Amino acid sequence: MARTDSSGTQAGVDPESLWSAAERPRRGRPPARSRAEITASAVAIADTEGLAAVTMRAVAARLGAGTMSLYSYVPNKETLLELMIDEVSGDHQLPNEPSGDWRHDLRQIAHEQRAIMRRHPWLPAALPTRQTLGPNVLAVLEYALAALAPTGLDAQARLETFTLLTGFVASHMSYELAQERAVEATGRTPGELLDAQARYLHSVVASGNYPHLARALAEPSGNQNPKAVFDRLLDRVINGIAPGA
Amino acid sequence: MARTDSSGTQAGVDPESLWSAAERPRRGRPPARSRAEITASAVAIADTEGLAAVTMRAVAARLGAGTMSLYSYVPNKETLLELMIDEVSGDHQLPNEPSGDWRHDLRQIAHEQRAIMRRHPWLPAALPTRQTLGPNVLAVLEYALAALAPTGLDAQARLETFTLLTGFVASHMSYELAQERAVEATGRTPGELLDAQARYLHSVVASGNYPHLARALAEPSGNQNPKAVFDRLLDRVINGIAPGA
DNA sequence: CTCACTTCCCGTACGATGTACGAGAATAGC
DNA sequence: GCTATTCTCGTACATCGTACGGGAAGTGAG
Repeated sequence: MARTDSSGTQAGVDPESLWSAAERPRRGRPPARSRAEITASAVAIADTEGLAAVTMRAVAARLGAGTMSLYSYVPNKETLLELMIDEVSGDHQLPNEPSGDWRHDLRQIAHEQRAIMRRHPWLPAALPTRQTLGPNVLAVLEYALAALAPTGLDAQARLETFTLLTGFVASHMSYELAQERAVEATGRTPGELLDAQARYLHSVVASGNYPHLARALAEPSGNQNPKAVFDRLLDRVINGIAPGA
Repeated sequence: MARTDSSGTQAGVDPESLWSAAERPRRGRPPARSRAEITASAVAIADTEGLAAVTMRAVAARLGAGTMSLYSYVPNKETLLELMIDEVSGDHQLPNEPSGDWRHDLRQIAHEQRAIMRRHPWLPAALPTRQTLGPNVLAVLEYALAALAPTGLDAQARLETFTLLTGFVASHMSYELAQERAVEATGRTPGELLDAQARYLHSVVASGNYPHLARALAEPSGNQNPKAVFDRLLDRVINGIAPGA
């Protein structure tokens, strides 16, 4: 790792050159592969083996290419990650026009996002540090802005609302997926979600501090299914958006 | 990097052994340093040079210790990151007892969290992939649960609410800080927040697709200060929590 | 068809990183 | 002092992202 952005945030590649089509030069040896092909390979690896398994070597090997060949299509790994994010954002299946019921539309967007994040469990982890503005991401944003038109909110507020919504989805899915991973990691007891965590918490609670936590753990909990929890929280987020409208 | 968790999520160290005091053995050479000292060193580096600069070598060097010495205090780097998270969670300055006005208390918690994340800008990036349950984190959770008692929500719902709130704060601060970093990275124009981003967006918008986005960018925008934006979104989140209460 | 030119391919190499290993140093109790 | 125990950290290795540049593979002009 020669250099990594010390702030761990920006791509370092300006958006224009990244997302504009980048006209193929008309002379010389034609490229054997495409940026899309490389992105797809990276996504496939992330889907099956996790984000940490996405190394330039692995992505190249999967295509039967030399590692360094990737760098004629992508300036660096960070950019590849942005491409991956935009790629899977293309999985959104949204109507051409919003329905007019903005709450319904927002719920639909959120559900699409949840579905995508379940299909690509690495997404919630990849998102928060990156500011991706590829065409597919923009398409979703465009749709959301259109859906929010009936709220009467101004443009600034609509943008904020969308950010709020996707922030919620990403952060909740991060949690939901971590929970599931913990379950299958400990192997046993898919029923009792917490397990080692719970044991520890109970031991902590036994110390006598944390009385409210104690009571929370003592309650039945009902062992909700993840979809129900998501829906309930989603409703709260949407509830808060425009109390008047 | 010998092995990294392929899912990029769990610590691999069970919580009990991590957070319990771990009685000093009574024989043998006494440790020259402490876990707290190492954590503090790591936090100091992250604060001044970014999360990426937190390497085992750097943390050790800052203490004048050999790199491998750290491993008698901390099983691996991932654990060190969890310790860092809990450490800065100790910065929370919360009253002993909630006020009884839960909206006020929640707002206060969120503002504390925002302040902490501005003091430690690496925090929002470090949080989402980690499930930290150290004593300081638990103390905040305990306080939040207490604050939420007047809502009448059940335990499950109160936990969810807290998760929702912190998820919002982390995700928004991630955005807010990224925006600021972008400003100072491009150096010039601290006034116009977007700059390169805006140029690109305008070029995209000029393509004719994205009409709603176009209108959003065309609007004055008012160039809000970050605190105001945060407060407005926070109010929406809190609004959605318990419409009845 | 030839050839010069353009472009892509990718082997090699380097600096960094997390951490396994184990020899040595330092201390506490007897 | 002796011994058991614990901490210290130099060395070493696998792995990562990627700079560099020689050679291969095409293209368009003549």
